[in-house]
Amino acid sequence: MVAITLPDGAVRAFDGAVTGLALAEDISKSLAKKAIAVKVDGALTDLFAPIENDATVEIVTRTGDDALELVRHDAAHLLAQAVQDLFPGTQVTIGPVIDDGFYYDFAREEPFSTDDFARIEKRMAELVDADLATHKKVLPRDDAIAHFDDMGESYKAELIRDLPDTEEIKIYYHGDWHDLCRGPHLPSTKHIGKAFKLMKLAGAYWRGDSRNAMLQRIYGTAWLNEKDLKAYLHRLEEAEKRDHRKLGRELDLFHLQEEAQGSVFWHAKGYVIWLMLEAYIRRRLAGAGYMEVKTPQLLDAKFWEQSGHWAKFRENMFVVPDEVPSTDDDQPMISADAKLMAIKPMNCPAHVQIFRQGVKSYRDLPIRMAEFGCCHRNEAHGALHGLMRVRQMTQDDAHIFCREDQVTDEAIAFCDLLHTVYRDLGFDEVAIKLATRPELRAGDDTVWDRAEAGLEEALKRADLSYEVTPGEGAFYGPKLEFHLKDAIGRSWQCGTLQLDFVLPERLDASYVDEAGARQRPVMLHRAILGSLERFIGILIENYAGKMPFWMAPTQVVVATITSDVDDYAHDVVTALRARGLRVDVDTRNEKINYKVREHSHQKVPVIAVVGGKEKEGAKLSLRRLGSQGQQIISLAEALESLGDEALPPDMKPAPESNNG
RNA sequence: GCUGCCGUAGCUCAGAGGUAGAGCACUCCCUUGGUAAGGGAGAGGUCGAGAGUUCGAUUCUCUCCGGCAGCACCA
Repeated sequence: MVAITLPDGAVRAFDGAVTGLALAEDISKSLAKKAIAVKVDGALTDLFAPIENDATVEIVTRTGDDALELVRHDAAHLLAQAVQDLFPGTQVTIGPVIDDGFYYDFAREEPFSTDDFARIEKRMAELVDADLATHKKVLPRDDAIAHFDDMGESYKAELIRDLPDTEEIKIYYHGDWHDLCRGPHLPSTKHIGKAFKLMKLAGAYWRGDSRNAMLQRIYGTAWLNEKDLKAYLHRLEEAEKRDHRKLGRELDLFHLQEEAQGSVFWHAKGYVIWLMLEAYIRRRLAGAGYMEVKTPQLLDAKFWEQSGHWAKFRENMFVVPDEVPSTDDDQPMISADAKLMAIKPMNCPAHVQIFRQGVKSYRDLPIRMAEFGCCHRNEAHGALHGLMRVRQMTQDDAHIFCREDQVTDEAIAFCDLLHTVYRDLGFDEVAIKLATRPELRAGDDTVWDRAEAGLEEALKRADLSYEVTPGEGAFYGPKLEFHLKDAIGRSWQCGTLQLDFVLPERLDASYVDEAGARQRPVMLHRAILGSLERFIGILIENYAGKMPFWMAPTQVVVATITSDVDDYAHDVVTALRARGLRVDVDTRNEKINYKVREHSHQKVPVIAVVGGKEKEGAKLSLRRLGSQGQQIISLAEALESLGDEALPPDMKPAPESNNG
């Protein structure tokens, strides 16, 4: 007897094992038609798999996230099948589901071209029409390896070899085509539907390791219906318009050029955003008990040897000889034994130098030392990406020197601070990762136990949800990573909190404890924004260029209707500027429609239109970005309300305040 | 750094083995107009750089540089 409990609590009994399909048929014919899989005690399972024991079972139909996951997974198989049909000799490797779709990695000598996509999609559609039934075979491990080796599928054979002994080797068939797969799958190819599209082509290393062969990855998207697919493609198009590189040019915020690859030319407007953001963070840090410092850009190489960066980070550092270059053409410009210096890639060693000046007492701790530190890293060329990944960056960096028993409190305070900052800046969705001890690490395990527990405790006490990424920590300690997403959904690490037990030792930082003995402080490396460059990139995309009033490069444009009111317009500008607002005036000989259009494109939050009527009554006609309506108010009122509105979130009066 | 694609005016893009075109932006003239494009004229390009093939290359080939997407690396 097998007793199946349905979601509504009803129980159905069967003589023996029953498949999901039989169960669905037992409930109703129409349900059986719609069924695509089952959830047995919460685990998604093939419709045709027998359920052997008593269980709670839910019939999965073509709605919801489970269905989408199945469709995408099957679409990945479908892609592989189509590719192998069309390009014999291509080896399959892996093809997982990802956000919004799937990909499949292939091994083939010839490169694919995006021109092949139409053919592949056509073949995929044919396979859907063919309605190939899915079935599953479980093979003994050695047979499976031999089978794939015989087929010339060496990657698959390698995967099986590396599967743990306990793992069942499952082969899924769609018609004759088959793939090693954990499953589950839809009952047949028909159920995939045709709301899929191949999106892009890229290289990807086998098993994510750059020492391995590079495979060809084809990305696709798949949805439950055509409408969802169209909506997704439309969403993507809209998101691309928010690209900070595009907006940076259109809104005259910044630019990049070859001669200073990866280093940003901030234009006046973009630099306003920078200055506002920096001032905001500076106030928040001061309020949280940080002191701000400034340290040298160039430091002797031997200093970096001592810190360990020379060994670990050398290839990312810019090294500069400390001598006058020779102007003699017969001599090398730089002598072979030139003393070397390096431009700092991080601020931490320099902060330790400040800490080391004088004798520190346990009473001095914690010391929270902040710097808007300008760092240079020679990044791999392929990594550079607009403001998100640059070679010159300014971190809102700080190092907290404290006793080990202060770590958790400091971590909690940091998480709270970060949380309120992100909220102020418009980010509610932050993906937090707790990166734990890597294989190669310094320090013994009891210290790591305490460190990881301290960070975890801080997250819990700050009421933040997070994901643990095992083995991703730095060699010197575990870390928290705070990730934000850009317009098209790419995730970028911004904030970070890293525990460090190594650097204080290497650079000989110490304090005197209660008993008069020398102790090593723990160092917390932390940044809220990460780098101003990256964070501003994310901000621009998040706001689609429509910056909040307090950060907007130009807050108000005073636009005249006729030249008769130019004098009044200038008076208005003077008054608004005196109130601290960033104001431009537009007295050009253009129609008001044209001016409104242009400044709206420039995403100026408020256009103050002045004509004869406004001049007459000392008024302004305010038009808000994104709305058609106008608000006619007196200049005095406008000064008051716009002035208040321009206050940064941390300076706004009580009700709106996020930081108490 | 790796794989693939791309590089024509400030921007978005056409074009073709015989030394270049559109729209927008820009400059000038006319227009003083009440909330997302008023009209006219003009200027603007070593076709990413170098080499090769060719009578002739911006177009074909190669190398380099840069950009884009992804991978790897990372704030």
